[in-house]
Formats: sequence, C-alpha cells, structure tokens
Amino acid sequence: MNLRDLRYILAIAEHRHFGRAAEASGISQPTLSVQLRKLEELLGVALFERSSKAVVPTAACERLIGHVRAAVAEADAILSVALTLRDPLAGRFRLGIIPTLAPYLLPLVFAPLREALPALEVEPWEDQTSAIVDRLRAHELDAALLATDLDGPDLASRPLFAEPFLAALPPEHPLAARAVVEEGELARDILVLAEGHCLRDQTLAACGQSGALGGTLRAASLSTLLNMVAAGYGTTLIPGLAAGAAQDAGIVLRPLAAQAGRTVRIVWRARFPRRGAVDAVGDVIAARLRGFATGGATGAV
Amino acid sequence: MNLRDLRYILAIAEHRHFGRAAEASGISQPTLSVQLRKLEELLGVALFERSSKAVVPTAACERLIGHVRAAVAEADAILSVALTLRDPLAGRFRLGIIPTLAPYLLPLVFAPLREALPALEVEPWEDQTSAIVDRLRAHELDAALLATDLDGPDLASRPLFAEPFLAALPPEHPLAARAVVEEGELARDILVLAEGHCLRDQTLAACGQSGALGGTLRAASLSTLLNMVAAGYGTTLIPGLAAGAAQDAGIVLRPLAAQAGRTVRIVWRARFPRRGAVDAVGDVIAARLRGFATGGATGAV
DNA sequence: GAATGTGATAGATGACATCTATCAAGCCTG
DNA sequence: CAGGCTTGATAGATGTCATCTATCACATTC
Repeated sequence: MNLRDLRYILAIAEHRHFGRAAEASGISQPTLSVQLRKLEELLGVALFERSSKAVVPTAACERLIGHVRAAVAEADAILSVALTLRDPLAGRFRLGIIPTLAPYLLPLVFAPLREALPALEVEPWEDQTSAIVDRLRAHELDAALLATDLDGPDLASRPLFAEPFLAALPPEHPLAARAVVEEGELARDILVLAEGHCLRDQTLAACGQSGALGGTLRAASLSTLLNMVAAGYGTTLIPGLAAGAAQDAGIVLRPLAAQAGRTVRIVWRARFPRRGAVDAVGDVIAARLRGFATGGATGAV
Repeated sequence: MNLRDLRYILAIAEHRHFGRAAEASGISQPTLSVQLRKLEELLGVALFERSSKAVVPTAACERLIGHVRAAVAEADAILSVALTLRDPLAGRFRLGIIPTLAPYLLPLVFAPLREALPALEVEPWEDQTSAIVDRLRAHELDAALLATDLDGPDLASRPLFAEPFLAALPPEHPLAARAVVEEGELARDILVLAEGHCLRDQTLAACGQSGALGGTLRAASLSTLLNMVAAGYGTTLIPGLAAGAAQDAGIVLRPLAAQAGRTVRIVWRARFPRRGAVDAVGDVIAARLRGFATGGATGAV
C-alpha cells in the first residue's frame, strides 16, 4: 500500500468522478482506475461502486476513509514539520562551556547570538571538559566551547579566539610593582583550581609545577580563587576574559612575559549533521571577540 | 514520500543499526542507506547521525517520529479493518421488502438467515415497490425483495420462489361452497389495497377491473383487508404466505382455477459489489421456501 | 440514431527500488 | 601495531510497476 494510493482514494471520494479525481491528482484517468482496482484487490474490499452515472463509496469505504484521511494527514504533517525543521539555524542548540569561560564569555555573546540567530535556542551547559566531551559523544550536547585541543577521529574543532593569561596578584605583592611578570616567578605561591579544570593544568604548565598551596586549597571556581588572591593568600593566572571580574575584586593584573594563554575552540562531533549551526555560532562568537587578544597568544595545552 | 520509507525510519530508529534494520525490513543494507538518504534529501532534514559506532536519531527525527508512527499505524489500521471487512457475508445488509410480503416472510426467514449468515446484519426496510427501487438506486438499500419484474439496465434480479394467490372469502359467501374459485368470479365484490401496492395491480389484473368497492376503500395494509373480508364486506386475493393470518381471521381460502400468483425476486444494483451477500441471502430464502408453492404458479406482472 | 460522457482495457515506456559486489573508515585483538 | 572484523556508503545492473496514449464498451441524451 502506498500513500499515493490513499490520496487517490480521497480524491475519488471527494470528486465521485474518476476523470476529475485523476485530473486533481495530476494523473490520467486510466492510471487512476488501474491503481484503485489494484488497491481494492490488495485490501480485498470494493471501495467504490462505479457506473457511468455515478461513483459511490461502499460501506467498506465509509468505514476505512477515516483512517485514510488520518494517514494522509500525518504524512502531510511530516512534510510540514520537516519544512520548519529544515533550517539548521533553528531549534535547540545545546552548547557545553567550561566553567572558567562560561561566566565571562556568556554575557558577552548572548545578545549577539540572539540577534544573529534568532531561531536558534542556544542552551548553555556548564561543566568541566571531560564531562562535556562525554556528553558531546553521547549526543547530549551539540557542540562545546573548550580551551583544549582534543580532535579525536570522531570530534572536530575550530579555534574561535586566543585568550591570553594574566598574572593575578594581591596589591601588596612584590611582583605587583613590575609592569610585566615572568611566568616562572609565580610558581612559588601560585594557587590553582581543583582537579578537572583545564585551567589548572594550563596554569601549572605555564608556571612550572609547585602546588604547595594548590594542594591544600580546593577551589571549585575561578571566583573563589580570585577572592583568595585578593585576600593576599597567593597568586594565580587568570584568563583574559576574567580580567574585569578580577579588577572588581581588587586584584592587580599584569601581562606575562612569555604571553602564555589558551585558545578557545568550538568542538563538535565530526558526523554532527547541523554543521551550519556550529559554524554560525562560532562565527558570532569569533566576531564578538575579534581584537580581544591583541597579544595573540596561541595554543597552550 | 512513501509509507515504505516511513517504515524504514521506524526500523532504523528501533534497531539503531542499518544492517539489522534492513534485515528486519526484508531489504539489503545498501537499499536502506540509499532510501534513507533520499528521504532525508526530500525532507531537507538529517534524520540520523551515522558512524560505524552508532546510529543516533537527530533532534529533527525526534520531532518527526511521532507523526511517522501515527501515519504507519493508520496505514496498518486500514489493512486490518479491511481484513475484517473482506468477508462480503459480513456487515450491514439493508434489505427492502414490500408490505404484502414482509409480515409473513420475515418471521419465516429471520432465524435461518441468522444461522446461515451470522456475520450479516440484515436490516429489513418495509416500503412500497417504487420507494424501495428509488432507495436501491440511491444506494440506500443493498437489495430488495419484490414481486414485480423490473430489470432495468442498472438493476438485476433473481427469482426466489413462486407464491400462488388464494381467494379470500367470508365464510357465508356463496363461493365459499366451491372447492376451486375462478379468478373472474371474484371481480364483482373484490377489495383491493390502496394505490402503490403491487398486489393491488396484480389482483386487478388477475380478476379483471372492477374497483367498485376498491375505489371507496383505502386499505393501507393486507391485515386491514383481511379484517374487511372476514367482516363480510367483500372478497379479495391474498398471497399464499398470508394464508395462516387469513385463516386466523376467520376467512375461507380457496385455490384459484387459473393458479394466479406472483414470483418473489431478490433485486440488486447490477454494479453492487457485494454480490456474494445477495446470493447468500437469496439462497437462504429460497431454501426456506422450497416446496412452498406446490402449484408452481409463476410470473404474474 | 448520432453525439456525448463515463469507466475499463491494452500495450509501450520510463522511473526507481532493489540487488550484488565493493569500498572506506573505525574498532578490537593478539 | 598490523590485520581482521564491523559498519555504513557507493556503483552498476536489473526487474517491477506506475504511468502514458489509444481505444473500447456501455449508457444517456437530444
């Protein structure tokens, strides 16, 4: 049985005339006669009583036509819903973001995203890199904003912008007197985030392993770390987008001699079909952040 | 779009594996891949994200699959309902019957019909010949039991049994002394039904036109006529099946010399598709009435 | 009785679903 | 890490079947 045949039934039932029903269906009258007869043979039931005077639905047809209408209506609904879904820049877009980026980046890009992609419902999901990647692979996220390189064979990514790190110092710290700070000089009293945050690893990689203070402090968020630094408990590196929040907390910021930093990338499954949405979101974020990293630090692990 | 394709979608969504879905659908894996891709192109929406590891429905697929399920379910409903409707000996069967036949025939054949054709819901419709034929032509009846010949090009019929007429006399009537009555002898004081009843015309045809009494009496039913005869108001012809009722009313019955009578036929539209039901009903009635007309009077107009 | 209108039939044709054979990519194991 | 296994994609051949045009058969109408 075929949806086409079902539409033929409806046409005949409506016009009660093979010629006009065929015309309305865009086929010839013989085709319609043959197809209807085949369908009747398939169903084992006569659907219309024909004569040269009139075409009248049988009782069996009356019983069936409700289901026929419903089937055709559902098929049409599929087409019409698909039409609205056709735009890859529409619908839910679940975007994972790491915690050291989300609170500072989202306020910047939310309005531009909404303006550029009004039909795209961007749903941010804040979590650590490994959890985000898991969810990405499990199709529970559509894309993610990460600061690590991890193109596996199943994932693809594209850099959006370079984010330099800055030295975050208590105002009374000796290094605060310098205009530029050497990364290694921070190692002595550096504070880092709890395990799992990529910024922790990147900070330690840039400054050299110390972890004397980092081992005792379990800072789950960057803002905790900032407050600790402001209180004179130690120093740290912060990503450039957090500069505003750090200064608000009363922290002294200094550029780094080796221009350590990280590159924020958008990551997606290589097979993800809505590549257009990924590119569009990436474009908007990259445009908003253009010119942010004058230093142009790139690609720390 | 095709129902087959929709079933493919459901198979893939269920198995999440092209090979197994193809096997379950009874086709090869390449066919399934090609068909799904074509459907995706038609809809303009990716339905599944494929990799050699997993096949995952897209968000668009999740939105659509409800309609897909509904469409397929309705199509299945068509097939299943058609299967129950397939038996022509099942369902409503609207049967017109003339008033001079219905009250005497129906009690005889109702039980045999029910036993022989338990799935056929015979709905008797009592009316005069012309009204019945109109309803038959208007598809408001499926068949009719008539006592007249009227095979037009659009109607067909088949004789079921011959029903002899009997002379109905008041007990004190002079003719009641005879064993056999000549049809013409009844003409003087014969009573007939109101216009429109075929029995009226048949009676007048058999006995010769008189109508002196018939003109003043407007008897709408045979039982009225019987009561008039019993009261000595006149004589009449009655169809054989009414003999029992006539005798109960205290009427004397006598056979007719020329064996006037009528043939009861089942009539249907020549194009009516449930010919099997017509034949089956006719068979049951003819079998029940077999041996009824020993005289074998046939075919008065 | 010719003209008109109706659905059914016959034979030709083209589109397309399907097949087998094969490839490309990724995963697992020894 | 190489080779085998699994998975979906691709290519080319093939047969089915929907569709067409031309025509018929039948009934109605003027």
